[in-house]
Amino acid sequence: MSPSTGEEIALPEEAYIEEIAQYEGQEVTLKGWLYHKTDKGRLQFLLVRDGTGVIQCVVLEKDVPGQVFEAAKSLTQESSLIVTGTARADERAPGGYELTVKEIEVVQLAQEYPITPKEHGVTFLMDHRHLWLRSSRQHAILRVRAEVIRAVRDYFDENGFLLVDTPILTPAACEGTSTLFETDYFGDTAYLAQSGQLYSEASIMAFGKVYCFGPTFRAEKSKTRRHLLEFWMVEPEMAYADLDEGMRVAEEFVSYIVERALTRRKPELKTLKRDTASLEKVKPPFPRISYDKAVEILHQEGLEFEWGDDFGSPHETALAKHFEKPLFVHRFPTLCKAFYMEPDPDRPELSLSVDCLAPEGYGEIIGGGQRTASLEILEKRIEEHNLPREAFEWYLDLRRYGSVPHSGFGLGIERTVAWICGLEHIRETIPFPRMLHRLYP
RNA sequence: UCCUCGGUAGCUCAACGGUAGAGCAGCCGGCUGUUAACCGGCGGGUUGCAGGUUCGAGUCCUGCCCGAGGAGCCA
Repeated sequence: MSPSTGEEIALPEEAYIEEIAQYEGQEVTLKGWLYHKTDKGRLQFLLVRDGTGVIQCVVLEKDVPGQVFEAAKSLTQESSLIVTGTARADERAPGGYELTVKEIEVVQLAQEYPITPKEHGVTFLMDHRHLWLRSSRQHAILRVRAEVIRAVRDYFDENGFLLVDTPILTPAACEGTSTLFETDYFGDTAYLAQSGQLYSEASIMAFGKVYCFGPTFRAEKSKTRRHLLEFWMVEPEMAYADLDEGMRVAEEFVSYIVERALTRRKPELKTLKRDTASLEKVKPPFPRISYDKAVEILHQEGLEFEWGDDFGSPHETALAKHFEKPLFVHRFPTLCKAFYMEPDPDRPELSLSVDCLAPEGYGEIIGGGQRTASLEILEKRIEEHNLPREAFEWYLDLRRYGSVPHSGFGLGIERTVAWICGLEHIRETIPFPRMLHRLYP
């Protein structure tokens, strides 16, 4: 405010709720929505949210003009409003601060809001996902998600990886096994990418260390708490890196993400009632066991499991519960992993592959390994898997022109967020989940 | 695709084979400290669909539709 004109009326400053403490004793204007209201006759408690937080606003009939009090009384849940008043510290207020209201501008009086302050079923909430996002729990989760994504980018950007994005529309399966979403490509068939890895292998031969980060699509009829049809995956890839180096990077990377969530999203984790003690333990090194050893553990547990099979969800949970930190299981049988895995030189029936299993039953968050550098092996595998060789000629080129040992892995963002937040189901970790029977909204 | 459970008011749920109810939300009234359920009142229903058994079906039987969890597959 310019001091030269003395006669100007000091307009209240616009503020955000998250920084309300800075404005104690001052008059401020907040722009937001009515989260909840308690009508106490001559006294109205308005819980107002603005995207950064929630604050209690108090309207006293005797202190405001009649139309302001009437406006307060008329407000419905989720009505948009601009409210002006004095910020005060008050022990009785949730959050420690409240606003003594002087003025209210009703921007829009909301119609009867479907999500009422009570329990609702999952189907109903998912049908109203576009509104459900306004709730404090969803706020906390999506803020953790944003922090996890930021940590992912920061880690790779600060450790010599170049972001090289990969296409979403692709001509063929990257890995023959999974089901792909098909789309018409002017008469040809294109598929929505289920991994950027093969393209990242091309990128590392140009740039050394790269990562790609984007949505991934799997047309699997999975109906579990760990599956989405559209999810986000980050995939680092490193030239001249072997399996051990891949695991070293993975454990450092996962630890970095968890640490960031713990330091920067503590209030959100508290909102989610996440017990952070187990997360505090997530520091390198992570335990490493071979597939053979894992099978041994499963048999000791009395679980039925045949050597050569891939682990199912109950097996992952049984293995992870032996460890406090995320667990690496390495050297899976060649047959249960993708065609591009490097064979173990000591035991050709095994591949230099690795999965990372999150603790507390959250299952596989990372899959990866060392990719084969040999043209001959790759040609043989493509044939064995009945993949169309023409589609992979460019990929084979990478083994013709300066092939090197290389490794990489993919980390699923939503599973990681579900684990860090301690959620029952992955569907809340993405703003608009795509699941079996769920394409709306 | 398989297994389990479910579908009753806008929402969350009750109701022995015998007149379909409650809470929340909405509307009306009351209250100066409420913390997702203050107090009183009011309106609100083709019990997922189609058949069947029965004097009588939300309830029992058959088929179908839809959904949720889990399995398989995977991050």
